[in-house]
Amino acid sequence: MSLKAELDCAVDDAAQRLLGCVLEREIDGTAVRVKIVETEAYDQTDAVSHSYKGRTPRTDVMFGPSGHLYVYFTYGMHYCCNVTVGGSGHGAAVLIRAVEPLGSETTLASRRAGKAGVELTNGPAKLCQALGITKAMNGHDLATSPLVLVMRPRLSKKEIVTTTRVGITRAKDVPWRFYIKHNPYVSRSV
DNA sequence: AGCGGGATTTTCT
DNA sequence: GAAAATCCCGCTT
Repeated sequence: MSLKAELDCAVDDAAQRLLGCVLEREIDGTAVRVKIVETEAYDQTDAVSHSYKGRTPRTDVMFGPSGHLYVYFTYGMHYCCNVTVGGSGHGAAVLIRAVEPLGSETTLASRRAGKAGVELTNGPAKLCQALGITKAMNGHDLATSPLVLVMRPRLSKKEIVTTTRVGITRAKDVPWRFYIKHNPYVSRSV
């Protein structure tokens, strides 16, 4: 099954499917692999989503095909990355909030001055910095190099914690944040 | 361990 | 002109 087809579903379902999946990043000739451990869903019907107000130059990628990278810039200094889901014409994406390095920690640390261990990738802007993801990669097809998303068998409900999203002011009570239970790289456990 | 503020620019009103 | 899907540092307990 293609990456695109697997993510062509409801945004909260896609967010849970992405847990445990692997991102393969090629940086300066080195292959770096990380596992997704925390996600949040954002849909066009959702008051806090960037796509809520319709298709604009900024949110164009969210309305495109599933399985692409949506990168946004915020707080004047940080990038955060999302995987588009829900299919063409539907403005939805899943924010990658935390990942777990699968080796290659020295390569990740080289972009995270003074940081080590879980501090390398336990937050949405941190992992973008560690993986070298910037606005230049907005719209990138995640089936292709230098950043590839590899799907994995979906986790059982027992392995997933469901809770509310972080850092938002509206729709605070929507339970669209998901993370792998007991994983040390999760940005903030309940 | 927890709280508070500053950084800094894109985006939409 | 204000808010923003955040992070880091310094100060207090």
